[in-house]
Amino acid sequence: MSKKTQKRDAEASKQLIITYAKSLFSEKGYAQASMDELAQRCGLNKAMVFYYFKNKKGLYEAVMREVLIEIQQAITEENKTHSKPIDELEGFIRTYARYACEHPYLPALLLKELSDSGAVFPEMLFTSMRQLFALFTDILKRGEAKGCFHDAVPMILYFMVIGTLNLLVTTKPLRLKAAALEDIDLDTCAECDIEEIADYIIAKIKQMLKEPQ
Amino acid sequence: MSKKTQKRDAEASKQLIITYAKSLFSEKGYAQASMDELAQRCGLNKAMVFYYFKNKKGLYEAVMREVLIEIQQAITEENKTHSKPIDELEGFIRTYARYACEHPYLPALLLKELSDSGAVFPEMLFTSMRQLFALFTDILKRGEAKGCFHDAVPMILYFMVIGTLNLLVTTKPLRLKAAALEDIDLDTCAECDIEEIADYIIAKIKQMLKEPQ
DNA sequence: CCTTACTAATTAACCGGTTAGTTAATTATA
DNA sequence: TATAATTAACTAACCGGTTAATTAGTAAGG
Repeated sequence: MSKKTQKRDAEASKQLIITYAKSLFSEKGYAQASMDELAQRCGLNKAMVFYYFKNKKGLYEAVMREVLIEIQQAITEENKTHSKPIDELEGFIRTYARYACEHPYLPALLLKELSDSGAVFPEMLFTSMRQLFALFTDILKRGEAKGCFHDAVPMILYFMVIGTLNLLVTTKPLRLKAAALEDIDLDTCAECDIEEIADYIIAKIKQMLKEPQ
Repeated sequence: MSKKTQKRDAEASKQLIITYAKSLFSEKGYAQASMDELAQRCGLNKAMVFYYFKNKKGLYEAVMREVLIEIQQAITEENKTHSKPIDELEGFIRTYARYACEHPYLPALLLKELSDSGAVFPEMLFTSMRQLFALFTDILKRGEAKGCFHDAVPMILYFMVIGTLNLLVTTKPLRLKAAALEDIDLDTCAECDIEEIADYIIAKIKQMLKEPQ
């Protein structure tokens, strides 16, 4: 009997719950995500959620772990393919941009968490974000030591990069709506794709790191 | 009988509710803000909230209106004191930074709303944000016309400014915590004051708008 | 190959607590 | 006294979480 025709598959059910929880939490946020609705979306009984994840917080933890490990691995792996700080910086930004665009629950979850100062589940998010920030800082510091970067304040630059990208991803529907209005002529980058955006941010961050005249 | 000794004052009660609602919504977010708790903080009966604002959404609308009108007026007024685009840009950023720092409920509410794509109360937030963005765009366009700015993409720059400032304000407690850890040596700008941060962002935005070599 | 016994996965029904919102009565003020 | 402000008590719905019972898969024993 192959696994596919099994009516009961713990691992599959567990993954199903995480998959739907990922989108539910990113749509509604922690508090507004209902376990009843989640079970309905999964086509499973609500008790299964608590059977596998103990409680709502436990599920949220599992979701965040998966999301953050994914992005962290993607960036760390990509980083190994470069040797010059300037290429590393470009790779960092581009990888984050692509990942955030392909997995839009990441920016949504991150912004919600950060606007709460990590009210729901701080420790792991905190550690993971801190490691990403440590890598970013390291790239800038090495660049400064080699003389190719100047006047870098890693914390502010880090937020410039991920803050901008997160907002551009989450506000896409809003920006499309704004572009459709015709009372004021505004360019909301509604049609820009993520590569163009990443290119612009990379160019501007590089320009910011040039020697000030 | 002076108004101060009155036991009943509709306007005062209404304003009291908005004041406490402002901090409650920014602390807990829309869903987790309880009307019972709000009434308790105000020292009023819960029914008063519904008497004056009809329902929770109505109260939230009133709160957002006040918050957004405040920041919009602050920036618009300040803007009138300048004539050169470069000073206007600097004024815009500095005014937003100061206001966000003095009224930290603004960044918290804004980030929550934007990460939801305006799920709770879109229209007014949308209009207000759009007007601020229109002013920002206008400053950049006039600067480009005069030849003092180059290669500006207003939407991305706008998010760079307000995204970075919002994150720096809301993550202050998180950054203090991170700075206290000693396993990795990281500068999280935990002790930076808002003026230093604004100075840095202004300098870097100006550098980004210089002619690319 | 079939039965039995055990375990893991799944379900329906339920629980206490909390929530937004209502209502009818009461109090203060003009 | 008329009206606006205020209150206590209430409701209906929903929430996270539990429980006891049931079902499906699995491995051993005859």
